[in-house]
Amino acid sequence: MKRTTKGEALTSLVLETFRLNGTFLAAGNLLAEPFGLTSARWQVMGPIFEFNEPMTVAQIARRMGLARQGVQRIVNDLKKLEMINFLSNPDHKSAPLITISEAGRKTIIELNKAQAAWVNSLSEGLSENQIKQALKLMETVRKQLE
Amino acid sequence: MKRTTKGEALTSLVLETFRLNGTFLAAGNLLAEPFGLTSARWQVMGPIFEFNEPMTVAQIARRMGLARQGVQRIVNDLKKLEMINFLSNPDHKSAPLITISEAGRKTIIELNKAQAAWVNSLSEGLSENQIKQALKLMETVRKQLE
DNA sequence: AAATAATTGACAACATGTTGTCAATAGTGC
DNA sequence: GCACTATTGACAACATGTTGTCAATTATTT
Repeated sequence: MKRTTKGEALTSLVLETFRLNGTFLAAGNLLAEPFGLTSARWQVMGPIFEFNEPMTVAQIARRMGLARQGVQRIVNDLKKLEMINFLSNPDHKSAPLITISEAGRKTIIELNKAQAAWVNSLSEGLSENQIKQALKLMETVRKQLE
Repeated sequence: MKRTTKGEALTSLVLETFRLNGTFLAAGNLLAEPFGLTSARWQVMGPIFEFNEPMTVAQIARRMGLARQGVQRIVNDLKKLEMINFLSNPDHKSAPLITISEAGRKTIIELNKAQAAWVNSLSEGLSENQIKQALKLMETVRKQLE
């Protein structure tokens, strides 16, 4: 079985996705480092910050499309860093509800500002349409695989 | 600092890259599993297979944009699996030259066939131009960050 | 209500990457 | 040739993800 022209192009896109993932992770770590965070911790704090209802670890993991166990470890780290609070869950004795702490909220707001400056500058030479088209293609491909 | 419209779109693309990376890794593991390989091992075998000259671990790592040490571990695994051979390096006593083994060559050829079938099918609903435009944007963004 | 199934957090093992450090080796400049 | 520098592989520690397993808890079925 030989690759079609489209197959060749999509193969390049797969490899480029791996590289870009690494590059974005590194950039995220640089952005988050002054706040004592990492890309992974930042990403876990995202849903906790944005979704106003308190949520369990399992809910966060489902929302992020990651395994429950990996998110649990990050959440435990964030608890130690006092970025989040555990509330007792009336619906589930052993599954605490998680909310962002005041310190966590402030941190995320500051990080969002730094990320906005970063991403605005990064987007300067690009056209909005190009970005949106690329995003759309990536989403289409991903959904096809899920 | 607020995000521009382009900044918003590019932020979505960053998050989508993380998701797509996970999806592609999972797909690669599925493809490679029948051959006793993983996405990572497959990716390391790529340069060894394609680049005809024997190369050292450090060379492979540079070519892949990864840390020397991570590649070293995978290479050691591949040696145990007899997918690659170590040749003594006349230019560097303790840095063996690596070549693909016969078994490794056969495995990669079979994997390439399986990947071609996979990627051809995945690309069916997409336009060549769309894929190439997306790829181009991703490369532009990555190079800006390096 | 009792049995069964599903969810959840905790823990372990592992895969894949990172950085830091070290000794061996190779290359460079004087 | 000798001192300094850079590269390389090996090893350790760690970050981030995975899967598997377990007991506790919750939901469902009968």
